[in-house]
Amino acid sequence: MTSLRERKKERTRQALIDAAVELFQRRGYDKTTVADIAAAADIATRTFFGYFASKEELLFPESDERVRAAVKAIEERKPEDTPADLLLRALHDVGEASGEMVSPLAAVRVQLIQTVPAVRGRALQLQLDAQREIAGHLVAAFPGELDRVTAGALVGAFIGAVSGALQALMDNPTTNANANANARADLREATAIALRPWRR
Amino acid sequence: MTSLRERKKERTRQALIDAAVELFQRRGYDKTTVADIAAAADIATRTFFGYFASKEELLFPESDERVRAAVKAIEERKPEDTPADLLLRALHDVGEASGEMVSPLAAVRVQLIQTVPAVRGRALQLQLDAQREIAGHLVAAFPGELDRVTAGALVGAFIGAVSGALQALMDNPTTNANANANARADLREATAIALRPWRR
DNA sequence: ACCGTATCTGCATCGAGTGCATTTTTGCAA
DNA sequence: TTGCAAAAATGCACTCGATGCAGATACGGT
Repeated sequence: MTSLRERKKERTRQALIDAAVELFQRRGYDKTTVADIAAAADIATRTFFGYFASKEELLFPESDERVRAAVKAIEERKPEDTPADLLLRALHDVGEASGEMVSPLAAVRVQLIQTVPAVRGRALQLQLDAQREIAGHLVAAFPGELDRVTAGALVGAFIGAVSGALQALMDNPTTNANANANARADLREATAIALRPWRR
Repeated sequence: MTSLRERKKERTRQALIDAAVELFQRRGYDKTTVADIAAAADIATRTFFGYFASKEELLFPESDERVRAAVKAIEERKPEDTPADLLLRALHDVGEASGEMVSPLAAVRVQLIQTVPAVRGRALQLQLDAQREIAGHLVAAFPGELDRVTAGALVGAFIGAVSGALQALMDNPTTNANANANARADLREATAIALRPWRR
């Protein structure tokens, strides 16, 4: 049962995100002040920080959603699965769960991660947190077989390879004729590279 | 011949770093303002930003030194080397070259990376830049054999593995009570564990 | 000693973020 | 409906990081 309070709060929250995305696109991130966003959502400036701890955090609302998908894949381990199997399945599930990232928020986020240092810093921070959490669950899924440091290395290699490949993809001025298909192939290649030494 | 101007500038630069490190240790990063640092170095607050673009940047003065070691290892490629060979050697050299990790600056930096989000963000950013640069040189060292995306994945996997292992090591202060004393030993151990699957 | 230039400095200003006290809104019971 | 406590919103003052600008100062070469 969602109370009126919760509904209203969620509505303002979404209004803030929508207003911010629109302003970021039109005037750029740096030229948009928190006061602008709040005004566009018809909210006092001070109240903004009751919804988001900082200007960057507005861009990462459902930060733990993808982590959940990965954790779920790990916890559904079958006895014959290797850690690498779980990571591959987790990545696949994450790709499904994030619905191809078609929201306008996701679009502007991708662009800002590449251009605004503060936003990129926040994104990297979240990625690091996700790595730690996934590594912890991986250790729990393989008791006695996988120690923390090795799990950290494995997850780091995996996520590092994927994001390294993605970064190289984005650096290239690619014509997006069939870029999506190529990207998928590249990602598969990247995971293969990262996991090859770990397969036994 | 270094002019008096350059010498003076270098002296104040070092004075700023020293003063900052001392203040960070005694009062903490957040409780130390830029004005405090400038005052301790007998410099106007405004002048601080002529030396460092931001408060965090003071902590990373020689940011590209370790990258140079890696690049050097890559450029000394022998014909029979594979990309993985070069990265293994590069990371090994980096581990050796970080012998100056004993400076007070490095000590306080390690601590602040773990505790202050802004500092960690900056460190991650520098690591990402290093990855991109190394990947670029790797592509140049294997013309026609290695594309950008694959190189990005490979470098990401290596560096991700090492830093993931290092992070896992640092997260656990309980185990190996003596290991926490020396950051360099941690780096060595993390590298060994992270890269073991790649060795043949 | 002189002058052009690099550097330093004070000052005004902006924007992010916080603490606090006050007001408004909501949930719930009488 | 009214009364009341909790939650949320708001205004205000303030700190701090960072930038732009103009004037003062120090340096290097002549």
